[in-house]
Parts: sequence; C-alpha cells; structure tokens
Amino acid sequence: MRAQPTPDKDTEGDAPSEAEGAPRAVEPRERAPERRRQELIDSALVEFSTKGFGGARTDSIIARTNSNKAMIFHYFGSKEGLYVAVLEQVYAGIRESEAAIDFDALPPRDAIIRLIEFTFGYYIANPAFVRMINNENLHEAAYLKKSNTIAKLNTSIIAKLQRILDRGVQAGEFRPGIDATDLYISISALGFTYVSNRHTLSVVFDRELFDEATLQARLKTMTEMILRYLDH
Amino acid sequence: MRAQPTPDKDTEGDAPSEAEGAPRAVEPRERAPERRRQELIDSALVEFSTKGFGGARTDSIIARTNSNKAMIFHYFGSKEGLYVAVLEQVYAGIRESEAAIDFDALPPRDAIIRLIEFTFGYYIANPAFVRMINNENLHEAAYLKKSNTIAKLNTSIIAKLQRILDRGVQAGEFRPGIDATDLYISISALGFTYVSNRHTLSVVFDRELFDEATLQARLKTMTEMILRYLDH
Amino acid sequence: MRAQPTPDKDTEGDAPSEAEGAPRAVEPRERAPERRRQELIDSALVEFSTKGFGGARTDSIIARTNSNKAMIFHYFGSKEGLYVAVLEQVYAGIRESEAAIDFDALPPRDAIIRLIEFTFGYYIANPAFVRMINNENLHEAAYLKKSNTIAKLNTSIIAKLQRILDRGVQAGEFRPGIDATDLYISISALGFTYVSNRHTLSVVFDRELFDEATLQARLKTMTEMILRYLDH
Amino acid sequence: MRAQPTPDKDTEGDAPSEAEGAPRAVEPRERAPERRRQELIDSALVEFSTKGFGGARTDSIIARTNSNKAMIFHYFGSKEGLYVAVLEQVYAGIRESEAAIDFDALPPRDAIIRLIEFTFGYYIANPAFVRMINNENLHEAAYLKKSNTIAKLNTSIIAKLQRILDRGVQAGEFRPGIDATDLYISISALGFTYVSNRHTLSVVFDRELFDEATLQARLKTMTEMILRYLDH
DNA sequence: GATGAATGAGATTTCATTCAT
DNA sequence: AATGAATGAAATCTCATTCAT
Repeated sequence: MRAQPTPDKDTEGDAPSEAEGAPRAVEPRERAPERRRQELIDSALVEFSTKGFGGARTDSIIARTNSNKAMIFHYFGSKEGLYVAVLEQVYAGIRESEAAIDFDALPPRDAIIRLIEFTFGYYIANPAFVRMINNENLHEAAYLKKSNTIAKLNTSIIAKLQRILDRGVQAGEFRPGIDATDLYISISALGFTYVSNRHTLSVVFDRELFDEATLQARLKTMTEMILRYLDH
Repeated sequence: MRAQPTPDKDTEGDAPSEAEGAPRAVEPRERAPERRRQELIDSALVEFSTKGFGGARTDSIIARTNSNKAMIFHYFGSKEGLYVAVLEQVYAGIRESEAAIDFDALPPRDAIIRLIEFTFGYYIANPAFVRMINNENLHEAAYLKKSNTIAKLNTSIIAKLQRILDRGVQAGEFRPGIDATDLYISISALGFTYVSNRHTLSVVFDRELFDEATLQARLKTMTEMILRYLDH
Repeated sequence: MRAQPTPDKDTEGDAPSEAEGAPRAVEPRERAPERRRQELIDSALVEFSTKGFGGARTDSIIARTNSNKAMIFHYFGSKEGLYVAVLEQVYAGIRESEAAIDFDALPPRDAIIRLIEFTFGYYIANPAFVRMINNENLHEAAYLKKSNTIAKLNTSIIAKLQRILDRGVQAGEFRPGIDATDLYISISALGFTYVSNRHTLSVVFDRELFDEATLQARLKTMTEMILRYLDH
Repeated sequence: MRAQPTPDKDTEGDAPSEAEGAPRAVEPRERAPERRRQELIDSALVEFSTKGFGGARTDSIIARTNSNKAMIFHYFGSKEGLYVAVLEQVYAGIRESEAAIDFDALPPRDAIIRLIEFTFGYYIANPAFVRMINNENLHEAAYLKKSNTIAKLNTSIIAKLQRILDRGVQAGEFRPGIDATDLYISISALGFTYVSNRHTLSVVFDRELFDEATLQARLKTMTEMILRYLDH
C-alpha cells in the first residue's frame, strides 16, 4: 500500500542563516513570522491530538518550539484559537492530498480501489488527523462549525466519487442506485475506526493490528467488501 | 430497527436497600453508599464522554449529584480512578447486552443480520459509550490496559460470531475463510464511525444523519454490504 | 474635632482558639468563612485604595491575610468581584456612621456645625474611603451603577439635611430657598478635595496640611463659609 | 459661563516643519519627532486619565497613534516616563490658562468672580486634568514630587489671589485676615469635587449635574458662598 | 461516612519592555 | 529614527485534592 505522507512540516527549507563566517556568538533572535506560526501549529497538532483540547498544555506546545508562550496569544489569541488553526490545517491537509489524485484517468473499478487505498493510507499515515476528527466530534464539531474556511471542503470528494460511480454504471461494471455520500461514509468508516480504535481493539482482541501483513489483509477485506457491494 | 436501551441509570428501580428490619431509627439521612457511587459514575460518564478526561471537571460532575467533591476521592481515590470506574461500567454495559442475545437460536444469515442490527443500535442508543471508546484511544488505551476487569471481556463476541460463520459455511450459505475478528471489526466500524463522527460528517456533507429514515437506510447499506461479503 | 473612627476591622473578636492546653503543634487550618471573607475585604481595601483597580495586585492582597489566592476567586469570583465587595463595604461604612448621629436633637445651627464636623472628620479618618470614591469616578462609577446594594444609600443624608434647613428657616436663623443636595455637595466638596488632593496641594503650595492646628483652621473656614452662606 | 478650552491638541495648526529647502528628496516618510511626541502624550492623557496608571495599557495608547510601541520607550524611556510627561503637560496647561487672565484689570469683587468662574470652567472643560490630579494623589504625588518642572508652578496663582484680597481689603470690600492659600483651596474644592465626583454623586443623588442650567446654578452657589465669606 | 472550606501547584493569559533590522 | 516581532516576568484564574469537623 502506498503510504500517504503528510505534506506539512517542510522543515528542510530551513535557510542556513549562519552561513556567513561572522563571529556572532549568541544565536540571533529568529525573525520569520510565518515559519514560527507554522512551528507552533505543528507542535500544537501533536499536543492536541494526543491529549485532547482540555488535556493539552500550552507549556508542552511551547517546549517543542523555539518560541515562548506569549507567541501563542500573539498569533492565535488564545489556546482555542490555536486549536482552530490546527483543525483548519488538518482538514486542508487531506483535501490537498485528495486533490492530487486523478481518478478520471483510471477505469472505474481501479478508481474505487485507488480511493479505498488512498483513504485508508491517509488515516494510517496521519493518525493525528484521525484524532483531531475524534476531538472535534467530542465537542460536537463546535469549532468546525465556526470555521468558515473548513466547511464544505470535503464535498469535492463526493463529486469525484459520484463520477466514478456514473462511469462504472455506464460501463455495466457497477449496479445503479448507489448513494455516493453513503458509500463514501462506508469507505471512510472501514478504515477510520480501524485506525481510530486501534488501541482499544488491540487490547480487547489481543491482536497486533499494524504490522505490514495485517494492514495488507485489512485493505484487501475493505476493497473486497466495497467492490462486492457495487457488483450487480 | 430495535433500539438497544442502555441498562444503566434506571436507578429508580433500585430496591430499598434499607429494607432489613435494622433498628437504625435515628438519623434518617440518606445512607446508600452503592447508590451514591452509582450516581457519581453516572454523572461522570456524562462529563467524561462530553469533555474528555482533561476537559472534565470534578465540580461539574458533583453539580449533577447530591454528593460533595470529597466523595469522589473517598470512593474512587482520584479523578483517574473515577474515570476507570466509568470505563469499566461502559464496557460491562455492552457486554451484558450482547450476552442477552441468543444467536444460536437463529439461522446463520439472520444471526448476522441480528448482530449488525444490535451493534449499530447499541452505538446509536449509547453515544456516551462511543465517546468513551474514543477517549480511551486518545490515551492509547492507557486506562483500559491497567484495568484487569475489562480486558478480554469482549472476546466472547468473537467466539459467537465464529460459531455463526461456521454454521453458515456448513449450511453452504457463507463462503469459507472469513476471519471472525476481521469481520467483527468491519461490522463495528461501519456503525461506529457513523455515530462517532456524526457531527463532523454532518457539517462536511451538510446532511442530516440521524432522522429515522436515514438511519434505516444506513442499516440496510451495512447489512447488504456484510452479507454480500459473506456470499460465495 | 472628634475623629470618626472606621468601624471595620473589629479583630478584637478573635476567639482564643488555642486556649486549651492541648499540644497541637501545627496551627490548625482556620475555619471561619465570614472572618476570612472580611479579612480579604479589609486587605483589598488597602490595596485598591492605594493602587487603583488596575494597579492592585491579588498577591499583595493575599500577603496581608492568612488566606491563599484561590480564596479570592472562591469568595468573590474575580478581582472585580472583590473590588465591588470593597466598594459596598466602604459605602456601608459611612452610611452607618451617619445614621448614628441624631441631628434632630440639636438646634439647627449646631446641627449644621455637627454635620460639617462629621463629614470632614470622616474623610480625614477614612482616607481609603476618599480614594475609593475617586477610583469609582475614574471608572465613571461603573461598579457603583451595577451594585444594587449601594445606590441610594446616601440619599438619607439629604433628607436629614433638609430637615435641619427647614427647622432653621422656621426659626428665622437660615434664609429660605437653599437646595439641600446642592448644599450637601458644597459641604462635602470643601472637605473632600482637601483630603483627596492633599498630596498634590501639599507639593504645589509647599504646605503641611494635616497637622492638628491646620486641620482645626480648615474646619473653622469651612464652618464659617457654610454658615455665612445660610445667613440672611 | 465662559468655557475654558484646553490649549492642547490643536496640532493641525503645526507649521510644516519640512518647509526648509533641504534636498531630502527621497523618503517622504513622516518625519516630525515633536509632533510624534505630542501625539503620544495626547493619547496617553486619554488613557491614563481614563484607566489610571496601573490600568493604562501601552497598547491602547499606541492604537490611537501612528507610532509603534517602541516609540514610547524611545521618547520617554518607560511607561512611567510617559506618565510624567503627561502630568507635566497637564499642569503646564492650567498654568498657561491662568497666566492669560489679567486680574489686576478688574475690581476686587469682579476679580474673585472671574477667578471662580475660570477655575470651575477649567475643570469642566478639562476633566482629564481633574482625573490626572486624582491619579497623582492616589500615588501620594510620587511623580509630581519627582518632577522638577512642575513643582511650584502654581504658586503664582496664590500671589495673584493675595493681590486681589489686598486690594479688596484696602477698598473696604473684603474683611481682613483671609489666608489666600486657604481661600484658593476652598474655591478649587467647590468646583473640583463637583467635576471629580460627578459620576458617583450623580448615581447616589440621582441627579443630572452637567446640564447647562444646573452648572449655572452651581456656579452661582459657589460665587455667593465665597463672596459672603469675604464680606465683613 | 459525609461535608464545606481550604489549598498549592499549575494553568492560561497579559504586558511592559527589548531586540534585530 | 522607526518598526514589527519577540520575550520573560508576572498577572489572574483554575482545579484536583486534602483537611477539620
């Protein structure tokens, strides 16, 4: 399964600002607002997705950065503001990755297989995304509702899936009458819960769920289940 | 869909535990430790499942109670202890409900249908259960791992499902080679995510997911999907 | 001039709780909510009246008490809540002292003299009162307006002054047509500014204003000025 | 009552200081240090007089300006330094206005009337002045004492008043033996408290104090009171 | 066992001031 | 001189937990 790496954290862009042979002993105060902002969001993602909003500590968030606590409030106004920024980035992340796939170039059956593979792969590669979604649901999506930026971002995936289904029906490969949103929820659900609940599932069923072989088997199950559902 | 009511909270059915003819005439003050304990757990379930462990406030838990804050520490030692008690009760709840169903009395196909219906129904009727599972996964199941009481409770459902599959294969209704645990995870997943992520899904896809018709349609999708997966 | 002592801080009520010869080495945690509350208000009065609301520090307030910072929030909800409590006490203080004087027992002229003497004396004995009034005016009486308890407390003094004036006019001692509120403002003003602005006045005019002789002279000026104003 | 307008803030009258034919062609950026300084002081006056020293925020001061926060420290060294500058300007303001009046040109009685009118009018027209005096007294005139510029500025008004009194006594209009400073304090007090305490007075006595008619009545009271005090 | 009050450690937030450019 | 960004110290407030009765 092709893993879906998070596009964020392109820290490799760090300009080598010390490149001149100057004898400036003390490290100069960094001056790169955008980078700082991003650094805060990255650290906050780790914290919020690990501890939840209430359990997250601004101190811990700061500890992983070169900033100080006041910066959180300077940039985001409050802990809550930072949380929303993290949420927005997380949603933007999956949207971007989705957008990069050209489903139209694949025959319907392969396109479905690709979508399942992508979705599952994204969850596996981005457990923080999964956790943030869970957090948001804990708050009844209160922050998501507030953010104008996020809402309806994901609708595009439904349109894409609908096109795949239409092509499949036309080609006689899929049966008609499948609701795209409902199907997408199934595809998402089969992978999401596997990642989201891996710890409890692992304890309760006493199974290792994330070794490569098991993941491949799981993907096979999911693909088979969805394709059989679409068959005549 | 037959709803699966939570067995908890019907505390008003509690037989008067003071019924023994003891001569404790004086001090009619409320004295029912078990009821108190339960009252605390009930309130804590609401709080923890709504706010997460870190976001939960002992003050809020107490506010819905006739107790005072010190009781939490008297009965459970700490906030964490109370959380574990809630978690144990939550797992015990679903286990009991599952145990009440006699799958062996049904033909394999109907047994599968019954299992899907029960599982989905339980999640819908007990969103607090769903949330607690999510919380636990946020902490990487740290508390679940500690609790001796809980672990392996749910394994019995796998054994039951295995029996259903075996009967189905024998009867020529199901294809062989299906892994029971993997199948159970699929059944669970299809319903769990639907309930767990209902708020974000609802916002992102701009859909009402919990009116009766949509729930029925969803159950139909799930059942069809699983049965087709088991077909030859 | 008879000084008007503040009635607060009756700490002499301290019950000798260590009176038993018991060997309790560690001082037991004090348990006297009302006393604590009062102790906080007393300390806060000093702080707020000295530094203003914005300059006051909860830490400094606490340092003068046997409490800890959390108590401020336990009892008063916020720094602002404590400020309001202080303000209420300060207004209650002068009202009580005023109420204790029986102006009706004095001939009109003497009653006026007594009122002037009392008013001036109260300001001198309670500079914190004067400062709190100034603070309140800085905030455009925002807190005073909110407090239902305080407003209209002082109106009674106007009624009393009106009665004195009426009696004086009837006795032919005072001219008619004097507005009681306007007169009261004059009486108050002559003493209030003297106390309120003593530091700037003292610097600008390079004078000692608060030695006994000067205070007596000032009282004489004020009394003469008011009485001449009331004469035919 | 002739209002006494503040002399400050008519900065728009500032002659264009770049008028010299200097060849500074490039960089037409705003370059008028004195104007900037004044702009900061003006904004700070609003802030300090409204919130007190402790309650004032450098951010708010800057917000009303075209400067940035560092300018405060560049020009005044510290928040305290800015406060002192404001205080100095405020004292300079009343001194200038006082100086503009030629009391010697008026007969003694009229000179007194003019002084009362001016004083009261100045307080009414410059509530920020009144508030700054109150602030200063809150700090026991700590900053005033430090400032070499300010101290003894106002003494001249006492000399002027003394001359009026002398002329009045000589003319047989005023009784002798009146202490000029004490009288000035009375004149000031009658108006100062009226303006300073207007908010609390207004609430407590439930009166509108600042409509034109009431102000005129108040001025009449004050004038009558002072003149009667000076009569034989 | 039960209670109301109290506490200290630590949480988020604020703010005057300084730095690098 | 001027700026925008950054900072650290300290402010207000919170909260799980403990104490005395």
